[in-house]
Amino acid sequence: MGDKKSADKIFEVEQKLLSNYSCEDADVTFRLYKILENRLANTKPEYIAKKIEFPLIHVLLDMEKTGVNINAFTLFELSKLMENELNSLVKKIYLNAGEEFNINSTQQLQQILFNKLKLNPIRKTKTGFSTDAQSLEQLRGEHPIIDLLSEYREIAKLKSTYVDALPKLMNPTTKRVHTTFNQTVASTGRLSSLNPNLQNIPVRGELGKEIRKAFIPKPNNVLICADYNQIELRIMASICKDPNLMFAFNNDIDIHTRTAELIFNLPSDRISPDMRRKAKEVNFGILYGIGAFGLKNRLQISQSQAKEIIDNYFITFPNVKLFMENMIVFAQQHGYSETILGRRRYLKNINSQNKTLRQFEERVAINMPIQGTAADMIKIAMINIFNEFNLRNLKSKMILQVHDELIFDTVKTEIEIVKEIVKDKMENALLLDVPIKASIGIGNNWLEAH
DNA sequence: CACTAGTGCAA
DNA sequence: TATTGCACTAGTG
Repeated sequence: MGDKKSADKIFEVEQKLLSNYSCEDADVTFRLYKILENRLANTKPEYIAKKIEFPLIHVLLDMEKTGVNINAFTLFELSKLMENELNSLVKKIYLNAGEEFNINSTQQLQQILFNKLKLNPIRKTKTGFSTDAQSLEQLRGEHPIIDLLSEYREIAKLKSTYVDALPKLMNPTTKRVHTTFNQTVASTGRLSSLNPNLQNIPVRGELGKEIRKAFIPKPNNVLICADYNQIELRIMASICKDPNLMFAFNNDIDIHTRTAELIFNLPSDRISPDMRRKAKEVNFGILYGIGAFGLKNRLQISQSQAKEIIDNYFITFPNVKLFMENMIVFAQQHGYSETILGRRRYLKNINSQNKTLRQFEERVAINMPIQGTAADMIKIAMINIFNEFNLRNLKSKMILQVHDELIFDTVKTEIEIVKEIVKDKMENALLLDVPIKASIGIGNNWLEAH
């Protein structure tokens, strides 16, 4: 268990009781296994279990035991800078509000913004008016307090969640941070990470970058970071075999620029950065089953313009449209959605009369084969990399997985061989109908390596 | 202390 | 009304 409290509490139970409970737990599990193993025999889920999930346990154990080195000193210095900045912002915010209040309280903040300062609410939440970053962005220029709040939020978030929290989670013995990877919570087959979550370390913004810099290798080592390029779009291309998508990946063309060319019907030299950005949002949105309403909000355009973009997308990539429809029909008929390897996610509301529930699971039915196949693929790569490292007696260590990215604490003499093994195992974990590409970075901290 | 709500970080 | 997660603070019971 990753939860220290629940792990400790169990020893408060009387020993005889605990013993009986533990034996019963093992006994019932084993009896269930005897029944279920026959039902699982020669199925794809059995393959997932035996060839992926069970071998992966050893890999994850090794990663958790190894842990990650962080520079607590730089985080401590950063914390002091942030503290000063926050103090100064708090004073200015109180001055602009005309009173002192708890800035971290959304209730009190709503009172200040929408009652006292008479700003126009952007949108509602269950309990009142939203004060989130998007709403504040809309209110920019309406009052000087808005920019101060946005800056306060950013710094307060990063300070409490990362800068102050991470050093406290260093193991006193190893002086490293040991996350727990949860293998069984994400319904798509992804891993999750907790105590601390090392899969959501900031990377954007100046402060975010400073935090990434605090993740460092062992003394005299380097960090190597390997990430899949456009893995989910490649998987979708391979599943639906759309000619335009396949062509782009087979010829190593920038997919977002190519998408912009096709949906805006312009040559590549007339694609502006803003058009590429829009196409990128469309590409990601498609993977999640976005609609015109969602795209309108993301791109800050009219809904009719959003609809036109989406319509153009499906004219350009007709097999993507078919793929989406096919995934929904499969889920309706089988009651689950599955990855290329047959990892299942059951969808009990796929035929529901409730439109909201049904449409949600229709999007899930589209996303699961993509996100889940990417998860299967990187897990296979991890197992193969782990085995190859052991075979060659390498001292370098795989230390983190962030969904499409692997990080290695690497002995300098092993840099070339690690690069070679990692790239090969990642790119060849699953053979698809489009090439799979992984790019490798190296550095003295996570920011540099990424 | 357990729980929800709002918010925001990552892929 | 775009997917998957985890964690922080405030506030309630």
